[in-house]
Amino acid sequence: MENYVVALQKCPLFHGISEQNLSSILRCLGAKVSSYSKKETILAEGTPAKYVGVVLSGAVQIIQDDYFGNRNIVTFIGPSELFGESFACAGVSAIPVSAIASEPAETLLIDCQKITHPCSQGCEFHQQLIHNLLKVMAEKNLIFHQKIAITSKRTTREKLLAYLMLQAQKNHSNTFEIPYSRQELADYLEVERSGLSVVISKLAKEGILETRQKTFKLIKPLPYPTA
Amino acid sequence: MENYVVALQKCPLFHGISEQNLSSILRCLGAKVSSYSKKETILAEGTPAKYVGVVLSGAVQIIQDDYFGNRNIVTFIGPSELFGESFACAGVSAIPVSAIASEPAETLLIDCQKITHPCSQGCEFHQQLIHNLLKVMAEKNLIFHQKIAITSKRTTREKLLAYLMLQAQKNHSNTFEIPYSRQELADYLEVERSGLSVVISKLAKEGILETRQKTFKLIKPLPYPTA
DNA sequence: ACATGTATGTTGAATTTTCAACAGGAGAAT
DNA sequence: ATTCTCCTGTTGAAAATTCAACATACATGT
Repeated sequence: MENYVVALQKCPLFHGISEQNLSSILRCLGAKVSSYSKKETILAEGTPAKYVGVVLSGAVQIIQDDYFGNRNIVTFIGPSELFGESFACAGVSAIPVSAIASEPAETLLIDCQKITHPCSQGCEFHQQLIHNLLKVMAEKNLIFHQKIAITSKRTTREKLLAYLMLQAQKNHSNTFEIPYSRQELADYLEVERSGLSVVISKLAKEGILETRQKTFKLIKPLPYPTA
Repeated sequence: MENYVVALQKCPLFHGISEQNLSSILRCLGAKVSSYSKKETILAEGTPAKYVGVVLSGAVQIIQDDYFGNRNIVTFIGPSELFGESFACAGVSAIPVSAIASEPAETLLIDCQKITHPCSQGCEFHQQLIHNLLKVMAEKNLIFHQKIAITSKRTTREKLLAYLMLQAQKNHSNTFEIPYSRQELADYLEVERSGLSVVISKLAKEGILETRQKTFKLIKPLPYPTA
């Protein structure tokens, strides 16, 4: 178990819980450590959503087979990251995806009810766990919402500007760094990399922005003060 | 307060809580009923995210001003619906949006901490409230995730097929009804209505689907080349 | 039956995006 | 310095989308 402490402490579900309390909490939660070889199924499609999973080592893929039987990778989950929590908390009776080990992996599986229902001993950490779980889901929600707000714009230009304006607001500055390379930015905006490059060049020519690598500067053509 | 019972009972946050318990719970939560005239601000941008709101009557808009000062409507919130819960649960120090009454409205504002932290009297309903809150956010999460999975496809055809295949899976049938008109479907898929019509006609000609109004039937041909 | 309004399908032109291919630059390794 | 690789910008052609406008179908109410 000692090997997992590092991964668990980085896991947002256990944030604020000290190392010495960890093992008693895990016992209280009935958490199970399991090992999987590559391609092995961790949670199978069609089964009830019961478990919240934490990747301890290796990596997990969430996959979904479509109507014609084509297998699609929905997400990669790395060490310390959670999976399955939305299905478990929403209480879906049959999960529409499978979780498989994309490489040899170890996971912690926790019955979600054990988190959301306080234990008989009135364990004081449930409070913290519930708070953490709420926070994780709320943050994901905000991230998703933001992404949808941006990618629902119809043109590359609009998507890019919506994204950049948001970054400028967050940084309280018209000069800021983004965490993406061009290819990653294109992926995030759901457009073609080369098309994105064209648009960036065009905006630069129009004097609307300046950029070098991951640094962007928005030049305001409107008389509004910098936020 | 009696006037609000209907709206509150439809609110997912209070699901499973009987009418006779409602008022004591609201007292325990320190819930405040407020009335707003049209355009009045309910929650102001830049303020700490503290409150979960429930619309009792009227309607609320979530608006966000972009970098250039343009006001964008993010969402409409109708009676019995929640707002602000993601910001409150994520604990953001300054909300990036404002909530305003788009028409005369009444809302219930609850300090989110009061929900997530059990009251001193060990009120038995906190359990239920927390469960409900988790469920609301988890369901939103799944809805967002699904929408992103669909709209991240690059062509209208791929988006439409991704959406329809998912509906077929959900209904365990290749014939099913969708909840959207053509215009609404186009909005959901984030494409042009007329373009969507063209694609639907084309798919019908190719013998891949049949449709009449909101009823669709997927005919299983060779799997179409994906991505 | 008729008029009306709304929803949907169709069309063609303009715009935008994708796609493939290539060119230049920065950095790393040798 | 040289080579190599990765990243980014550019280009032109093909494909897809948007946009405006119109045609048709369907439902509703009179």
